[in-house]
Amino acid sequence: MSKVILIDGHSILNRAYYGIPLLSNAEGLHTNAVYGFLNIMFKILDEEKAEYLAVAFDVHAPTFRHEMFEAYKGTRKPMPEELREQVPLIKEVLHAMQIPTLEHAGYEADDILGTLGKRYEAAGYDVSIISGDRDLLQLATDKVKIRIPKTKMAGTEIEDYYAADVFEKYQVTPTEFIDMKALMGDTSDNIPGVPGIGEKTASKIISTWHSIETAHEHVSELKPKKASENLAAYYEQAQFSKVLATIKTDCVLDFKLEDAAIGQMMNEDSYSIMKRLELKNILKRFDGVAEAAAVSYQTAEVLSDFAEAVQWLEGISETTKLGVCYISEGELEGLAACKEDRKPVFIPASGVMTREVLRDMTVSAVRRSESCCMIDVKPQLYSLDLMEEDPVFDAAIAAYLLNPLKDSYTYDGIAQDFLGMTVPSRADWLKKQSLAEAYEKDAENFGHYAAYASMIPVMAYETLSQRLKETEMTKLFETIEMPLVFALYDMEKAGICVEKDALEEYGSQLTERIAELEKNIYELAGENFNINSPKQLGVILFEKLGLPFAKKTKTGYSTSADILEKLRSYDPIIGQILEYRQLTKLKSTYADGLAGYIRPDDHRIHGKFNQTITATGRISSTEPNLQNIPVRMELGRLIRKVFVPKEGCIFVNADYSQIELRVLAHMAGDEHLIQAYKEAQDIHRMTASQVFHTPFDEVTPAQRSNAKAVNFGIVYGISSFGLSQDLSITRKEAENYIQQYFETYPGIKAFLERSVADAREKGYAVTMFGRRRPVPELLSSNFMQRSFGERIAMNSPIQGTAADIIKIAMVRVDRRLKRQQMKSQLILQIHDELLIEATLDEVDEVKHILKEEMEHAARLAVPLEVDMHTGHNWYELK
DNA sequence: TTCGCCTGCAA
DNA sequence: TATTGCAGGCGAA
Repeated sequence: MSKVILIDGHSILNRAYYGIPLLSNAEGLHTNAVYGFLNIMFKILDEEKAEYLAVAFDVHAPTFRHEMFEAYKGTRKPMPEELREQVPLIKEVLHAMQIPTLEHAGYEADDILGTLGKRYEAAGYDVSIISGDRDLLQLATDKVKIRIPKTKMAGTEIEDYYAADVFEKYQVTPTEFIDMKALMGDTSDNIPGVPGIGEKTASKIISTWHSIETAHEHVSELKPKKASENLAAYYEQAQFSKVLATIKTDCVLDFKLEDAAIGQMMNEDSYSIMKRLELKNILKRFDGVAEAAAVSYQTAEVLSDFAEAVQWLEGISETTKLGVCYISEGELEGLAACKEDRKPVFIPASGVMTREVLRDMTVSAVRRSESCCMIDVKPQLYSLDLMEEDPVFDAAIAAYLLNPLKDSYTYDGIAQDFLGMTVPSRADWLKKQSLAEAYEKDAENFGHYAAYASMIPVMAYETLSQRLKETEMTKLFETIEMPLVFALYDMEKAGICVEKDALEEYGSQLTERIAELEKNIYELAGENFNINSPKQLGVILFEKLGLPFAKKTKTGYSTSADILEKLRSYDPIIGQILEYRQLTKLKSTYADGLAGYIRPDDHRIHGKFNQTITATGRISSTEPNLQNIPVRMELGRLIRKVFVPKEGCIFVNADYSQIELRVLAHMAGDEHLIQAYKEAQDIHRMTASQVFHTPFDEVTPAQRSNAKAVNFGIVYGISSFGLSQDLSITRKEAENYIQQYFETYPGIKAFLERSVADAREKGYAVTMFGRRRPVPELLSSNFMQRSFGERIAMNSPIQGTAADIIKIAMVRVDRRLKRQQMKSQLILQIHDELLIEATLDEVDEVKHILKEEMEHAARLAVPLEVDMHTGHNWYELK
């Protein structure tokens, strides 16, 4: 027996939306409902061997029901924006999967489902109708099954109803179910029904009399009395409700079943869309189907012959646009490259073509070319000695500027976003093999990878340049971001020297004290447990010891430091736990963590500085993170003693004084704040004085500290709740502070409001140097999301402009150190601070350069001040 | 093994 | 329910 599956599109999408937490892809498109819909659909397809599948949707046009009854569906809440945007997405996905979507002006999806269900049942098919809506139960027969999925993240359970099941559950037949509804009414569709009759009474009445008409004939016999009276009074309304509730099964539909025949759902088109939506679990279903379906993928021609390789490279002239991916991984080294002809080649370094020769030839080829587009230039500089002035274009950085919210900028993503091409990723080609392994054992896939890794950059170059131009970010790209690549490379290559023995000593001291604390804690708790497990710790503190708990997290009790701090006086164990936490953090993350990154050959840590991570334009630091080395607590700060300059050198650091607040004063053009900066050394004291109407010299430490908190809050996109949390005051008091602040600095208030309005209008926030950050959250219908968007819109221009400024300074500092052929090296950037390892003879010049370049990186309405220090280790720089 | 969550470090 | 990050440990899948 052939089977037909019919899906109630909006109903299932709705179920999925509310059953699954909001997900979104890198573009900020929400995808949870699409994901949930597909999961339900696949579950059903896996269960039922169906031949035909179609999905019905409602249209945004009045139906005959609206014409009958103006208020029909009048009480229905509007669809949230996050769901609405997914309606076209699911249709797009279904279309790609060659599944027909049915919609018809004047009919609801229910009517389409009812009509088709009846039609195909009559033609001898088994029919399954999938909906989240119980109204559809009236369509159940022996052959037509109504399936109602219950969506959960863990999995989907489905309730099935044939006619008999409806009867079992409601004691009425499917047809009688309509009459039941006519009595009960339906608030979601605004079907009035009869007042005072709910599900129970309706079920009883209809199971006895089988229809509202018969029930009405016996209205005086009805029980309870209220139902009897109301049915008499509202019979007309009940009849009317019955018509509204009846699903049409005789719609005129021009639809051929052949069009719903299930074909190759997992095809290239659907793969492409799901990849764009980042539906990872669903992508698993493709299993190489897409690859198999593909006719032919490009592959790189391997030029092992020296003469051939040279000939190819010599073909590069000042009119050549190149795409390059220089590979140097493990044993393998070679050049994957492509000209505009899209005939990629791979030139391995082997035999006569030594690494040195290949590198030199590659560099000179790049220099000869008109442009050389690469993805992620920085790591390739270890092999290719390219310089700032060479015609190099980093596509990853361009793509980052155009959308800084993505979590990676690999060639496949760039192909997708800027060329509209879906191409297999590195992992798709190589699976888990290293490049060297693949080159040896899987030449075919290696060839594909080399082809796309070099071809995509050259293909994307024009588009990316054009888009930068359109978005007015060309200057930002060319004068800040591209030069910065080289400054960051210099920093990574230089690294920072760490005294391994001192670090180990520090670690073992921690270990001793940790052991003591551990012993104490177990004694106080009366048992051994894992102190590092918030779950176990919560049980001990709040159940066994019965301490009052303030807050719960999603998964249990909160045991965070600020909660524990408030419990300190309840039990001596709390103090011990807090100290234990602090020490184990220092031990694992810093003592042990850092030790693992010290390179034995030069005793230095060469961390990475990432240029395409943050949403605001800041740089991030990884492997290890050198931007969060402890400084606030003395014990933690001691770690800084193990970071030392090399022989003959000294550390010089320079940090901007309150750069973000100064940027704010400038961008807002607030005369009072600008004036405050021109007059006072101590801006927080000055703010306190002005906000609290207190003479400058009489500001109390508490007032100053509150003013400081407000200053911080303003930069972060203030909310009264946030400030109240930070200062442990009531929201009312926090509101008061903010109001006072805005009265003192009206220009700031106006600026922040303007920032939000601009971002809402344009869809993105902008820095002084034109860097953009999309803020899709501003359009959300969810209050929390929207408020978050507002804070982003206030903070991003400030944080981002500060990031722009220090990037400019870094580029200029690094450039001067190089041009003046100095031996001193820029080695760290910590957001508002630069650290240089200076040779003793260059200290004065280094200080001069740092001060000059940092203070003059941008011209603001307030001075950019820099504090400078020198030291024999990082600890001393204070 | 992978991934989400909690926690805590920095600007 | 304050902005931006990174990482370690736990514990479920």
